[in-house]
Amino acid sequence: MTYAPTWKSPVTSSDRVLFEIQRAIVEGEIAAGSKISEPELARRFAVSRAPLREALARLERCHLIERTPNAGARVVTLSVSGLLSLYQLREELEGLACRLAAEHMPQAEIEEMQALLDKHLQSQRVREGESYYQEAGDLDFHYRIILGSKNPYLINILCDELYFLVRMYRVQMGMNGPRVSRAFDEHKAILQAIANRDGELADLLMRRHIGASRRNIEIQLETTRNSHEPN
Amino acid sequence: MTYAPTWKSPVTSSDRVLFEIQRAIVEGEIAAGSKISEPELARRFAVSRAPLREALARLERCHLIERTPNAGARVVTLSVSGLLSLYQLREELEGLACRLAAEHMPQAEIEEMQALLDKHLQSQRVREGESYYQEAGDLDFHYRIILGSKNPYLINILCDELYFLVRMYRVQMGMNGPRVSRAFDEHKAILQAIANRDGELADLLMRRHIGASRRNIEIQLETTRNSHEPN
DNA sequence: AGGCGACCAATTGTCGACAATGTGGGGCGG
DNA sequence: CCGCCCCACATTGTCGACAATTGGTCGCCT
Repeated sequence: MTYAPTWKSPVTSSDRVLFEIQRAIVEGEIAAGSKISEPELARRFAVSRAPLREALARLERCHLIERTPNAGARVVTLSVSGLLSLYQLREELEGLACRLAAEHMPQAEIEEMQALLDKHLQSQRVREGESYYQEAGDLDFHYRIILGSKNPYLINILCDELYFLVRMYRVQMGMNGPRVSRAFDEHKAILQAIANRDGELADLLMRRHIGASRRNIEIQLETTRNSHEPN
Repeated sequence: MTYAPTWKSPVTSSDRVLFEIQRAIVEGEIAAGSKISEPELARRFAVSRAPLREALARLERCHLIERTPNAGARVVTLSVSGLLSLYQLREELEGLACRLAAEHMPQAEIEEMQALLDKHLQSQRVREGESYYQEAGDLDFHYRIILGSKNPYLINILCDELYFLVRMYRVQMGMNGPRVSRAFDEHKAILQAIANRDGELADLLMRRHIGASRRNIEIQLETTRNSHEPN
């Protein structure tokens, strides 16, 4: 069985369009909840509707759009209940990923991640509060642990199907200050547990880590929703 | 957010083709590991390649085929490691589903399921050893609990993406005798725990249930693989 | 005036043909 | 004789046009 290695290089024009739209939706360039027009997007990306529809099918797969037959597609709308459901799953799945990573992750990869964390910590210290790079670093951290689980289905679900939705919540809600520094410590602790091959502990810490992240976004989402002009 | 209710009625010809191929693959009519020929299948189901390709995209989504760009698609091959990865996930996800169902499932649905279980038990007593209906009944049981979780992402993953792969393993490996009667008792116990709103217990019981099922298939798979003619 | 039904424009689903890419076989050279 | 390269074939990816379905709008009837 192949690892479904989450290929990133666009080999076909459908891939290229997919990546462009993914980015556009995640960053809010295409507004959440808005209707998707196939002819318009086809013109915008200078492709026929055939590869575009292939891309839309894959966008549906990662829950960025919702299609109803004969009626078209809409970009998902972010909601508190959706966030809750998503993070419930993440707690469970990434917890499992930690347990498996503690079992299967090669020593070399673990050490590489430790070096990576140190690098993130340094670049974080340099420009305080710059949240975007933290964002990328955080997701990279989770990404690697998931890959370390060596479970192809788990990898596929988390890295291909839920990854972009998580990014969408985080980018559009915006990561704010005090949580960022804590996150580093939590990452460090999780990785240490994995290095010690203590899957149970890594699992527990990861669940708490994700739970804390959820509460953070939840607050953000409720406040921006109450003040009816987000941002 | 919509519940992604796993619509079953083929509204478009792409749907129809999808269901046909799903059934054919699950039941082994299209051999595991064999190459998929788009022109051939298009002729066989009397449709153009456009809806066929849409169907193939969705088949990839439920892990029944694996596509590589510019090279075509192959039906998945069943393997012990694949089974293990799949059931690792199921234990975790359906465990979660039990906890959530214990919390969210309406009393009416629980009672309906209890009645359903009794009915299965009766029809099971009538024709002993008839495993096919048990198959359907078992999957229906799991199906309903998952729906009871009310978590749309969880529902989507288990009912839309992993469901058919699980069926494929079970159908092609064949469910055998002694396990069947135990499964009923386990179902009964799980449902009772949910009725008592004891999510923790339901979680634990479901994990054991799935674990037992996995070992059962695992043995089956290894024996049929060693005797090089898998009947 | 309000609700209901039929038209109409726009969008999605489907088709057949063309272009690009991968694959296997035959020929050539070592 | 074996291995490599090139070419022709088959398959996949893409395109533009046609058919089917939806949602909205206008007119009509009660």
